[in-house]
Amino acid sequence: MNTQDHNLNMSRILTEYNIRPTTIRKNIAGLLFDGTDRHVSVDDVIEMAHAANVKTSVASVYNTLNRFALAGLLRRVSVDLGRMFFDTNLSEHHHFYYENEGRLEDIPHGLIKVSGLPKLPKGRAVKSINVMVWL
Amino acid sequence: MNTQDHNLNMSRILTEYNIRPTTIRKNIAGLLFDGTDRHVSVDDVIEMAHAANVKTSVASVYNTLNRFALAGLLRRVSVDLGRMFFDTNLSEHHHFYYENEGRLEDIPHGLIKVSGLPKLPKGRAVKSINVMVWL
DNA sequence: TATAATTTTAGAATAGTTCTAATATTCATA
DNA sequence: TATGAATATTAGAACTATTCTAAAATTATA
Ligand SMILES: [Mn+2]
Ligand SMILES: [Mn+2]
Ligand SMILES: [Zn+2]
Ligand SMILES: [Zn+2]
Repeated sequence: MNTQDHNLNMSRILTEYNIRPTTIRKNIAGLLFDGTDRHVSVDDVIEMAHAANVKTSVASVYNTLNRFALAGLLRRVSVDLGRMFFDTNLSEHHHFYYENEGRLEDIPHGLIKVSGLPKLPKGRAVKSINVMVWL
Repeated sequence: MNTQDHNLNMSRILTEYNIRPTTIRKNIAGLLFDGTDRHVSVDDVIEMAHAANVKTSVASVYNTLNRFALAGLLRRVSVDLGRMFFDTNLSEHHHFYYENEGRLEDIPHGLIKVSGLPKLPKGRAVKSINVMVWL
């Protein structure tokens, strides 16, 4: 897929998720959504943008990633104190956390099963279940 | 159990865990280890200390809780960005997280079962498995 | 094109946590 | 019990990830 097609593709995705396809949004989306599963921090994205000659600001990266997450285009994954990860893998899955490296890795969907969930307090519903395996 | 016995008890526990039983450590331990399962933030402990007329400092609460956690007398639980919880329940268990209230609740030991863990990369061992159920 | 709505941005502000280094406490030994 | 070395406590500074502010730029609409 050439650059122009890729750009159009990003536009389509953003529009689909009700996000205005502005220049920096398309650029950041272009860095993240290439079909691979990523777990990026804000700093990662800033570095990726720099490496790709995408001119933007720290505030815009925060704004963009938070907006993507709110729209359901990224998933927030918080492990330890300090920094948030944004996950491009939207399927239901869990994570290995390599503590020394500060790195997340997907555990493929369907492998891990959680059973034995107790009855919930009345009026409560499960929003999500997150399993983190520390290595 | 009277105050003096409780104090002696805290001394014993701290000594058992190779932590010098100093005054503020015994005081903070006394606030936390009363047999109930707690999930406290640093701010919680500062408030508890204040309410109990235990004079200390922010730095000391951080030092003390971190020391306790390192010694295995508390368990660190990080949920969302922002603040760390310290868990007095040392048994293997998982958590409900009440997102709106910012509150943790134990899921009793043995209820939840995690199965289907994939083979680990060579030379890696599981340090811990944490299940967080968001409500 | 003109106008309104939204986004981008630099830098300030915020907040949880750690660091610094001076003072105080604890503990082993005399 | 007194002495001194090791360790702990503390106020405030520093650090860092994130959010906020508000002015300038971009984008959508008429
Ligand atoms: Mn990274
Ligand atoms: Mn609380
Ligand atoms: Zn993932
Ligand atoms: Zn717990």
